[in-house]
Amino acid sequence: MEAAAAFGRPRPVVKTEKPPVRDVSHDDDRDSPSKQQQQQQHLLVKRAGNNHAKQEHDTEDKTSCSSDKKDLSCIKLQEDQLESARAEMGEVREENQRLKQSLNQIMKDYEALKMQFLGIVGRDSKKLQDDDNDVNKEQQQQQQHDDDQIELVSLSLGRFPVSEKIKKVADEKSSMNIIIGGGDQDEEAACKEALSLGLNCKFEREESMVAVVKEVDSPNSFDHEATKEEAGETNWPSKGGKTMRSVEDDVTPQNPPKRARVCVRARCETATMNDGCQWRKYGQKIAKGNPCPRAYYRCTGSPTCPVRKQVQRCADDMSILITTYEGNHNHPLPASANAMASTTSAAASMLLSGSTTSATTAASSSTASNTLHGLNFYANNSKPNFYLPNNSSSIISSTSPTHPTITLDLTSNPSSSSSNSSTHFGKFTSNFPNSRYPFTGQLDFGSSRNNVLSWNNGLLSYNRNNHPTTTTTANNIYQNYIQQQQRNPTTSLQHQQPPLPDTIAAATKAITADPSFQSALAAALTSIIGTGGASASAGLTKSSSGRGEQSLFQLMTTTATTNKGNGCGTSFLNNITTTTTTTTSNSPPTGNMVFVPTNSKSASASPGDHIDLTH
DNA sequence: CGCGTTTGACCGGCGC
DNA sequence: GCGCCGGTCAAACGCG
Ligand SMILES: [Zn+2]
Repeated sequence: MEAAAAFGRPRPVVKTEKPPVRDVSHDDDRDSPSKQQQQQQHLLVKRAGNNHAKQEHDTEDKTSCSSDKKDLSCIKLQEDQLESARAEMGEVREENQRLKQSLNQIMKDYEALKMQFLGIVGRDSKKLQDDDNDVNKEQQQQQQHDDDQIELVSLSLGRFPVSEKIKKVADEKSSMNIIIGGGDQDEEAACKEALSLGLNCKFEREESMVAVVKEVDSPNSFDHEATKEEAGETNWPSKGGKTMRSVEDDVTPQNPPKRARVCVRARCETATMNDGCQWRKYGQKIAKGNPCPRAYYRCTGSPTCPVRKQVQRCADDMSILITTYEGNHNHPLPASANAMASTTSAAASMLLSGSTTSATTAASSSTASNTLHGLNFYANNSKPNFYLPNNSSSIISSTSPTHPTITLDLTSNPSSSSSNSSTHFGKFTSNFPNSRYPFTGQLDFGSSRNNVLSWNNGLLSYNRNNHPTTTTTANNIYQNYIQQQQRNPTTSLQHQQPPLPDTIAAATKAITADPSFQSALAAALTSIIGTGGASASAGLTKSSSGRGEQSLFQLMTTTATTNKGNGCGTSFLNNITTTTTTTTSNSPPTGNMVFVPTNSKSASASPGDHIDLTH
């Protein structure tokens, strides 16, 4: 089944990107035309009114209005009509104006998105770091000139426009990883590297684009699921469809690394973390070295959805549920699912970014931007960054030698926080199995050990092993966190005020200074990850389904994309206030990282159930 | 009857 | 080449 579907997949890329947006605009256009028509009609009426004295008069004469009195009354009547018509016209005009404005707004948004995308692509390929503005300008121009090309890529998704898009773009193809070249060198060197790498990236991106584009393709209409599904996804690189993947292989035969994985460790009493997705169990195995069976799940959101996850209890600590996600969804997700999905993809991006990082090393430099698989984060000085200290040496043994894996460790182990062994709270670990690049980094949110996690001027530093200044997307988390707090209901970007670096920095400091921040952050992540509504619910709005999750990453993405260069900072700034406050209020205490089973369904069959859970 | 889980078989990768 | 192992498939089964 899948195989067949997969085969059908490799088709030419169709320009789908822009259409959606255009459709939108078209619709607006249509609307406006209609308005205009109305106006015209009104005008006609008006004219008629003007002429009434003559023509209508005549007609009236012909009919029955022979008397002057009647004539006068008729005239008055008509005048009234005229006035009303005018008034109507005025209204229509206003409406028209409004429509125009909205259209403009849409177009702006669209442009912004475009720019973002271009920025991503452009950076990957051209690596223009010198001047973002220039880049943006270029992008703009490019956009306008070769809409076609761009259109392919940049589009706006319906409800989760930016995020979805980005997610898709960032998408799988862990192949990116390849990039990790040297560590941090001179920026120039980095740039050069970036160039080659960038090409690589672009290539891959294009690949994924094929799939992505289509999905994205029908942005506003999720009803087009069928289409998407068809477009499906470049199936699983790894095993499932060995034979299937024709195109991909062709394009990037080298593409050695398998899909990036995101491993989430969390204390979860329930069988499975409820991430909002629908999963179907397709296998279970007893992994070597772990008494607990490992369950394999597949996303059923779409028949062709490549996303899979493995759920396994930690051998050491049964209370810890290790969920490993692989792939990205090729279908619209419920908000709750989005959270996890975007988290996953973002984390994956992060992982990948680790490689990209080297090229992007400039991050340390002011306006550099991190381009992760499509996630484009602008790192301004003003913007908070996550940095991991060099000493983040604790490596999570590469349990997954075959896949690049990033581990998000949300297990809270208050008592053992100082121990360097098993469980750190909110540890973020990326693991690059490839012997070549033993990329292993950790972001430790949990332990308050300052030596491990250092906040510098509101910047959390994340460094790859042996590579001092590389910045990864760890900041995503941070941003997400922040933006989650924000919880901007409409994905539209209304925050476009220019950011005030100082303010931001200050705010950042304030936030970071807050001891609760770390726990809050972890909590936020936790909430994102699972628990659907229940735990996360605190102050969050809920979706109809009752799961009120919202993806931090998505949010972040959205705003980030929206506000070009500084946008991030802006949105960030906007949220800061709320952030700190919300932080404490919304987030459960560090210790209580318990995942509440919100969805009975998900509880269905995870290994844990049988083992230590009786729910 | 449809859907999801269970479970043994099967397959490919990898190390010896 | 062989065996181990992770991962997947798919028939059988159970449930609503
Ligand atoms: Zn899915």
